[in-house]
Amino acid sequence: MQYLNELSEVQREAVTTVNGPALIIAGAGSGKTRVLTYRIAHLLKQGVAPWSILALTFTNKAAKEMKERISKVVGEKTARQLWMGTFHSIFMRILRAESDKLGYPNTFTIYDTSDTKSLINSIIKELKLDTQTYKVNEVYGRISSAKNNLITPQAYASNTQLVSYDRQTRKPEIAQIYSMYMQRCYKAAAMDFDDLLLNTNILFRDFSEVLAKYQDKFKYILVDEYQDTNHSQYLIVKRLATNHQNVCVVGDDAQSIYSFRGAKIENILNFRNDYPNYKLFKLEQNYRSTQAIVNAANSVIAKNRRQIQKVSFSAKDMGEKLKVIKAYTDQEEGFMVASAISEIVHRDHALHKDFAILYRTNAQSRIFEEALRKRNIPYRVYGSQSFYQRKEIRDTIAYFRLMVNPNDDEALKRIINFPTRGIGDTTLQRLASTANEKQQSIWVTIEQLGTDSSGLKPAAINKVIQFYNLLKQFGTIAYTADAYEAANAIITSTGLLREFKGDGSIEGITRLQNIEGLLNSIKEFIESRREEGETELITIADYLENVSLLTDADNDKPEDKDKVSIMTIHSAKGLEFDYVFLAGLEEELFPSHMSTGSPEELEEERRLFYVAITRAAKLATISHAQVRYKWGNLTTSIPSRFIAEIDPEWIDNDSASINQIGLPTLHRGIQTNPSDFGKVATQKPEKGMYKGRRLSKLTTQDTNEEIDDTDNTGLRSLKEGMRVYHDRFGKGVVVSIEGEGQNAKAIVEFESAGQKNLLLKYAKLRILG
DNA sequence: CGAACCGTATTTTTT
DNA sequence: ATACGGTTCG
Repeated sequence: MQYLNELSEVQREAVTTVNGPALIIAGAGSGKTRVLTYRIAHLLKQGVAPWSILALTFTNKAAKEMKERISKVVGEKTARQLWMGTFHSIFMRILRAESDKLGYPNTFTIYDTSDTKSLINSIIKELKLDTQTYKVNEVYGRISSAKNNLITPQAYASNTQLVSYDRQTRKPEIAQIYSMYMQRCYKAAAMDFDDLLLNTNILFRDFSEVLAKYQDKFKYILVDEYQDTNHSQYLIVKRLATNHQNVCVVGDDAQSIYSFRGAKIENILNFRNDYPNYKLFKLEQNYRSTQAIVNAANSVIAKNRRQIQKVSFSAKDMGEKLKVIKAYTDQEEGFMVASAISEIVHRDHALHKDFAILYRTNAQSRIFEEALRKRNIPYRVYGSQSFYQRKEIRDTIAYFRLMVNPNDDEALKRIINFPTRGIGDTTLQRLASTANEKQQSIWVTIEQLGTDSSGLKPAAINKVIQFYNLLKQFGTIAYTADAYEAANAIITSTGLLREFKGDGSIEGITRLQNIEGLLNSIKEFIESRREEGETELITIADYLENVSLLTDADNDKPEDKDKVSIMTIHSAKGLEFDYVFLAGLEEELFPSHMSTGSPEELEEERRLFYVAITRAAKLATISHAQVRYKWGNLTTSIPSRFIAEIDPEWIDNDSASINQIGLPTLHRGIQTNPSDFGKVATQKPEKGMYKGRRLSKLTTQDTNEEIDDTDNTGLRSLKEGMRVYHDRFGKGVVVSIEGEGQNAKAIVEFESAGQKNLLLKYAKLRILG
């Protein structure tokens, strides 16, 4: 029991008090993961069977990390047998085992968000509804939140509140869309993310013997990030815990940041009502961050009304105060952050992996990528545009999906004409509408083309049959060959490989590399299963099961070991870094303009800010820009209210001048009226100016004549005193030119920006008159 | 049917 | 800025 000595008193109690319901309120950096892992290790040491422990997390990453840490205490073999994973992956596993009860095959497909949206979209069109009124994202949101509250289509249609809301917002057909969407998913043997939880609830509700089996099986249940559970998840846990009542939930109301997808902070606040004989443990000491950081974070979160009272404190040194970087433009923000990273690496001998750049929206990532690349700082972006979202990967996986589940209509629609085989939209529409009429999948409809032509001409039928036969020939290989072999066969003989290769362009090469990456990941998957002791054939179906719930954050490569992490604050939850840069602290951006409507939304933004600050162990640096590109236009921003909410005592005054915060004026000597500036700077450039991706094509304003730019610097024709236009900074005058060829720099003074010494080597600009 | 062109919406966060 | 959907033309 040596590990118990590594714990504080309250941590140790939380670890060893294993029987009965327990609520662990765990402030940021309070050793929550440590408590959870040791609690599980402790159970195992006491002889509890690993397969009777259910541990639920929100991300695969958290599950993986915990598993690794437990392995170190109890050995890998035991740790492997734990039921530990995300809500979605665990209950997918259970649903696959019990799928027949719900009328699904165990090979059911998981529709990800884009499958879901595309299906909803086609239903909206089919119903001939106005796509302006019925926006996919909104409809999806309504459906998703209905599911997360366990409201079935029938219940939706008879729920007066929902129906009248839809009527008020002039979208009375949402109930109908929801109902059709469910039918289509069922017919395609597909479940979306929400279905995995909803159907688990239905399974447990309608099949008491199944529920009893799992209630009995899971003697100990642990839930991480309990403040972020939605109603559906809450109910699953409640149902499973009924018998043994050994349910331990860990969370921090101050870090609840997922209400937009149905998370209910009430779940953690009401735990006491569900389990009256619960024990409460408060982990209040922050072992991660310096006092300055903890105090700064506390001073902000104190502005929230709704919260469980607790004292979060640090026993570490005071540490460095928070720094605030004021940048002129978003680009400059990137530059300054990159410089600061270099400086700290030098000053503290820090490693790149000790740094993170966090922001509110994914769109902000590019600026930092560019800035870090220019400085040769290694980085890794964790983003929504994940590997698995790339077109070539999705296309390939669509083939896999169809092998395993031919009824997967979304996969079929995706590839029936990719690579192009002469099956156009008309043909597909006819097939789809026949399929819908007969309440069956497109695949089955194709099989019946002999008896029902669906109004297709013989030529079209011929092409469709060819496609059918092509896939049919892989039908067996999906089950007789291992995943890697099958994947290889599919990629080559469907012509996918040839298609991706394209003309050997840069894009073609990247696509091929991505496909190669996919194949490698399949190989790795097989190997890791083998290591786990799997002796059976590992098929493409097994791989798909695993891949459908993976995100970008889940495939860490060894070469990513020492890189700066760039990600949204949401994906940074649960992580820690010595040095955190928190970017884009501007009104409308953070807090997001979508979230300033109600106090509740604003409080969630504030919690998000709290999460961001508390990721830092040694130093938190906040940055904001005065001018930023948004939707391709320059916009001016004022610093975020959150900066002003930090107790000034914890901000480094040398780095900030917060006296101007909140004022709608631009800083640092800009004399022009911000709205004028925006106008000048965002004038639409002449057509043709942007042709091509490179920023080197220059034209004169009057004649639109191209300027010789063979050295690619865009500078050859520039002369001192020449007036130039640059869409980012407006009009300016070339002050001087330094260097030649590739190394040339033009120093341009801009009239409207009042900013000198801007380096224009990479700028888009044109010459005025 | 498919490539090329044009106009418009998009950007809050994720399993 | 760009990605996507819709339209047009070959």
